[in-house]
Amino acid sequence: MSPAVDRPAAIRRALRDLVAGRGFHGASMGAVAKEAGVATGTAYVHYESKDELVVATYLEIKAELGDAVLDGYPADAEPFDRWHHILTRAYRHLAAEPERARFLTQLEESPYYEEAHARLVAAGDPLTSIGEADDLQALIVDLPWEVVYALSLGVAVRLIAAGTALKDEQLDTLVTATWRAVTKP
Amino acid sequence: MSPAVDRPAAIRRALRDLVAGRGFHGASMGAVAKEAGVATGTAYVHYESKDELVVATYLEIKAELGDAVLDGYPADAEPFDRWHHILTRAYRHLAAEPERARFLTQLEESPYYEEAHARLVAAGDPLTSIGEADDLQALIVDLPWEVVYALSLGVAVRLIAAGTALKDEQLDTLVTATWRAVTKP
DNA sequence: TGCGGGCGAATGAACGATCATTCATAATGA
DNA sequence: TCATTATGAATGATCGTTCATTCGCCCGCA
Repeated sequence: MSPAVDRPAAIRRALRDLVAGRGFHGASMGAVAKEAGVATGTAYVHYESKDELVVATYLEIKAELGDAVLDGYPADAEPFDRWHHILTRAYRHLAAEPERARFLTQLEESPYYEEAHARLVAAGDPLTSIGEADDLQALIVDLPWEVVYALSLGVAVRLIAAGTALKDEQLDTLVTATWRAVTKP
Repeated sequence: MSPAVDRPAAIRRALRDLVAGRGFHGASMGAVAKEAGVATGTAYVHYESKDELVVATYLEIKAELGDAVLDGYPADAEPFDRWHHILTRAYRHLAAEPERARFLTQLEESPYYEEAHARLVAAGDPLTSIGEADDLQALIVDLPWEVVYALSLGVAVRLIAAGTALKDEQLDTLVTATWRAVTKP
């Protein structure tokens, strides 16, 4: 039977929300435990260290994002339609709960990032492989993959983290803008 | 006459380099003083607090960036040529000393950012006003200014901070990609 | 049904390290 | 000489982490 409350999940969520709201500065293990409604030591029952907790929270957020994007993914559609699907789904998923985007941008600039990202790659990130389709790559400008990411999904994550709200129409404008940016003229 | 060594400048540079290399976590006032070759207390002779030092360092970096972009700015040229000038100059200036870009990305996600940015706006940022020319605005997509920034200069800063090196040809590809992104089809 | 033994989960005070900041004192240079 | 600048040990707060102790629950046995 599952327990009445999932404490590890409560602790991950507390970390996410505290980091999203006040950065890693404001997310001491004491504060995280308090936010989760448990004692300080309880976090260490479930996670070996703060590093482990941070990595687990990151992997959960990335997995949820991957699921949201893969759900209903039109694998056989035209490249632009697939691009549109990925960016729109990712944006809506993150915008629905901006704490996720804010946690990601905070983590990216923190000392935890290197290990966390290495573990994601080791576990296999679905979002990475989705962009590697040949017919899509053939249309993309001749720039390193990081640049293409920065011009598209990276922008979306950052805008949500910064609190910029876009209407459906503006989101569409943004998606087509990124498509113009990353495809050959 | 100016003293043999400009200690405030050495302290700002030490903060910049330490933050760029290890984030604010690794930039304690003790470590900053040591890096600058002075005693801990000396930093407090020139800056009232760590906050003040951070703000001063930010304003200096932004001022240098503004100077680099404004130098030789072709105010009467076509919008695309002006856009090209801004992005190319900004990229080259930051890439020549990536610590500047890394300091900026670190600061943006830190608790210091709000105050630092408010002070920049209060002082008047030249880079902001340069983008407000009417003939340029008329060509730009109907999206908030933050989105346009995120799609262009924001991407450049982030790529440099992440250590992505671009050849001249690739930089040109990036600049035209951002132009396609931000202008109406 | 009632009981007690066992065990993982939960607790929070305590620890050593490190942080930003202060200040009594010394050095500098005009 | 005297005002300014530099020093670095000391201070109190806060951090991540530990650990002796308690709690809550399920099991076999009577």
